[in-house]
Amino acid sequence: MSTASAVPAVPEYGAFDSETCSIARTLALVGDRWTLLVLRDLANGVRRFDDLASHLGIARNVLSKRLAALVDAELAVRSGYRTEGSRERYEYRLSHAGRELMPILLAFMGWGDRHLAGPQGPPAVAVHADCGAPVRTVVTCEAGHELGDRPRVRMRPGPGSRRRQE
Amino acid sequence: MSTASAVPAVPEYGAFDSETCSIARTLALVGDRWTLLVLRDLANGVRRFDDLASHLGIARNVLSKRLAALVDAELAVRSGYRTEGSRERYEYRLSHAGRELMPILLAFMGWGDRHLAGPQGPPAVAVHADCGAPVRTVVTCEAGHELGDRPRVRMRPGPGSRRRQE
DNA sequence: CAGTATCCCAAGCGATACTG
DNA sequence: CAGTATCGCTTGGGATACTG
Repeated sequence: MSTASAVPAVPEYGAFDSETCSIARTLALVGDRWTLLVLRDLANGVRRFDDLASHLGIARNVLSKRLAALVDAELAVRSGYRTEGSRERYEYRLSHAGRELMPILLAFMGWGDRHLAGPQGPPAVAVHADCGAPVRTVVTCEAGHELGDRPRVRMRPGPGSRRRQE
Repeated sequence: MSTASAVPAVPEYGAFDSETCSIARTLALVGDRWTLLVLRDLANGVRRFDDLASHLGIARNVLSKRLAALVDAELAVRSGYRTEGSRERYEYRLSHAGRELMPILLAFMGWGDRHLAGPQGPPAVAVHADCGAPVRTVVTCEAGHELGDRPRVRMRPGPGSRRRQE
C-alpha cells in the first residue's frame, strides 16, 4: 500500500511546520488584503499619502495603518522633503528589504497575466528599467536547471527546522 | 479632466489601473489569509481534508470554503479514490494552473528565508525534485539580463490597458 | 473520514469628520 | 496636504455539533 491511513501520506510533513515556514512568516507581514497593493504602488513610484489613497481606493485610516506597519517592519521609509516655496511634504519609498519583495509582485503579475488577462492581453507590462525588455520570474536550481512554470519542487527540512534540532 | 485634481506626481500612473492590474486580480483569488497556505500544503503533497485541517490549524468550515473556492477557480481538483478494503476517500491536488502558482510561493519563501529566518537558517529548503539542488526564483528580462534581488523594473501600459484603448 | 451547519465573536474595513 | 479619531458594520474566522 502506498498511502496509509495512520501515518499521514506525506513523509516530509515535518519539514515545514506550518507557522515557522518562511511563506507563513512573510505572509504574516504582507499577507493582508491591502499591503501588497500598497507595495506595488510604492514600487511604481507613487509616494504621497493622498496619491496612494486615491489610486488604491483604500480608506484613509486603513492606509495610515498599513503605511505605519510597513515603516515599522522596515519595508518602507518615510521622509519629509520640501520644494522651495511650498511647505514640507512627506513621501514613502520602498526600503531595500521592501524592494526585495519585487519578485513576489512580479510572480503574481506573471500568473495573472497568463490566467486572468482579457483577450487583448495583460493590462500592464513590466520591463527592465535599464534595457526596456519585458521581465519575468523564473525558477532555477543551483545546478543550473531552469524549472519551467510548473516547477517540480520538494521541501526538505532546513537548518532552522524544528524537526532537525535533536 | 484626468483622474485627479492636479496631476499626480507619477507619469506611469495610468499604466496600472489598480483593480485591473494582474497583481490585484490574482490577489482577489488567493490573497486572503489562508489560501496561499492551503496551496502550499497541497503543493507539498498534503491531500486530505483532515490532514490539511490539522496541519494548518485552520477551522474546518473555513477550510471547507477555501477548498471549494479553489476547486471552483480550477486551482485545485477534488477526486475520490478507494484503496481496496476501505471505503471511498477524497483528495485534493493542485491543478496545472494551481501548480503554476509555485513561483509565487517560492518567491515568498525566498524572501522569508533571507529576512525572517533565525540565526540557524531557514526552516525548510526547496529543492529541485529531479536533481536535489536548492531552488530559487530569479527575475530576468527577455534580453537575457538577470536583474538581481532588487530588480529595477518599470511598468508600462499593456495591450489590455484601460488607458491604451483610445 | 469528510465534510456541512450553526452560532458567535473580533478584526478589518469604509465613511466621515476633524487637526496641524 | 497629510494624516488621526471615531463609529458602525460586514466579513471572516473559530468552536462546536451534527450527518453520510
